[in-house]
Amino acid sequence: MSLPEPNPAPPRTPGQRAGLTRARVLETAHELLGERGIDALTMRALAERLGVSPNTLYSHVADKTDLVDAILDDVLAEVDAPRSDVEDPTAGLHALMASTHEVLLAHPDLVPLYVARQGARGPNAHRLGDLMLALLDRAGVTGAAALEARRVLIVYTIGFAAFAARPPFEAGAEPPLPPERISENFLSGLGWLLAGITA
Amino acid sequence: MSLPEPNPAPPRTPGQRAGLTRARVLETAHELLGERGIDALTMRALAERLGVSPNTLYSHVADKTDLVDAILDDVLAEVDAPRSDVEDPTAGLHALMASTHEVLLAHPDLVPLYVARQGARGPNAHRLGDLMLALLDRAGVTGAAALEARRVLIVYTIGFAAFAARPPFEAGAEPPLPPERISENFLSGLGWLLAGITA
DNA sequence: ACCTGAACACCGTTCAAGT
DNA sequence: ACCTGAACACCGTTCAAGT
Repeated sequence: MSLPEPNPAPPRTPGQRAGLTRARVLETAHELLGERGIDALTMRALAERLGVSPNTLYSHVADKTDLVDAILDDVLAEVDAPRSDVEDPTAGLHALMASTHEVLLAHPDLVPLYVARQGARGPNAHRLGDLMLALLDRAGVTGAAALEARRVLIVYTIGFAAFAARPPFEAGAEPPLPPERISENFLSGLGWLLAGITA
Repeated sequence: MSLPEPNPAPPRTPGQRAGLTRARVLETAHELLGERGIDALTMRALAERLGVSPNTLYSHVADKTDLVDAILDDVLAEVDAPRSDVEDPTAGLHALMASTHEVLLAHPDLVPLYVARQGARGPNAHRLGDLMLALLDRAGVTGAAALEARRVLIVYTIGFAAFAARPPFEAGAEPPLPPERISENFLSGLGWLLAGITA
C-alpha cells in the first residue's frame, strides 16, 4: 500500500526521509518544466521544489541526461496510437503522426530536446516506432524503404513541431501563424509525404 | 579568403592590446566548435584560445546568444544558392534545399542550435528566405501558400539534418545509415514535397 | 576603445558521513 | 537505502579600474 502524495516540500526534521520516488522526481521535473521552461529545469531547482538537497536526486536518477530522457519518453505515452490492424493503414499512419504532432505542440519546450537527443529512446518511443513499421508494412512498404519512410515521417513531424512557435528564417516581418493554420500546414505536407511513400 | 592568422594566444605584457576583432572572435568560436563540439564552446574556453580574459569577449559580442546567432548565420553563407532567374524554378528549389542540406550535414553540431533558435535570423538567412519565395512565385505558388510551402521545405531540411547522425526513435537495433543513403533519403522526401507543393 | 582582476550568482556532480 | 554538508570544477556576466 502506497501513501498518498505528500504536499510539496513539507519541512522535515533532520534524519527524516523525504520519501522520494523516481516517479515523483520525474513528475515534479515535468511540472517544473511545464511551468517555468527548460532553462529553469535544473537539478538544484528540482531538488528545492522537492524539499530535498540537490545531491539527493542522484539516489533516484543517474544524472540529468537520464532525467530528461525519461521525461521525453513519458510524454510519448500521450500519443493516441491506432491499433496496428486498423482498416486503412495509410490513414492509420496519418492519424498516428497527427496525434504525435499534437502531443509535441502541447510540450513545445521539449521539442528541441528531442532534436538534441535525436529522438527519444525509451519504451514508448520504441513501441511507436514498431507500430509505424507495422502500418507501413500493411501499406506495402517494407524493408529498407520502410525504415527510410519512417525516418522521413518522424523527422518531418518533430521538425514541424520544433518550428511551430514562430516562422523559421524570418526577420520577424510576418506575424506567427495561429496554431490551427500550423496544423493545417502540417497535415498538407504529411499528406504529400504519405502519397509519395505509398505511391 | 586566406587569412594571416596570428598564432593562437601569443603572450602579451600587461597593458598591451590583444587586437581582437568581432570577426576574429567569431572565427575562433567557429574553430572551437568544429574541433571540440558544442559543449566545449564556452565563453571562457573561447577567451582562453584567444589569449584573453573571459570578460574581454563582451567588448566584441553582446552575449553568448549573439555569438551563436552570428555563427549560425555565417554558416549559411556556404549554401550554393541558384539565381532567382534559373530556367526551372522547381529544380532551383530542389538544388537550393539540397545545398542547404549538405551545408548542415557538414556542421552537425550546429543543427540542434538552429532548432533551438527556431531558424537563423541574420542577413544570410533572410536572403535565402527571399530567394525561396522568389522561386516559389515563379513556380506558381504565391501568397499564404508560398509561406506555408517555404516553412515545410525549411522544416524538412533542417529536421532531416538534425536526425542525420543516427536513426530517430530507435533503441539502436539498426546501424546508422551511411551518409549517401541519408542524402538519397532526403532527396526522395524533398521530391515528394515539391511535387505536392507545385501540384 | 579595449582589456583585466575580482566578484556574483549560478551550474552538475562527487564524496564522506549520518540515519 | 536514502539523505545531507561540504566541496570541486565549472558556467555566463557585471563592475570598477587600468591603459
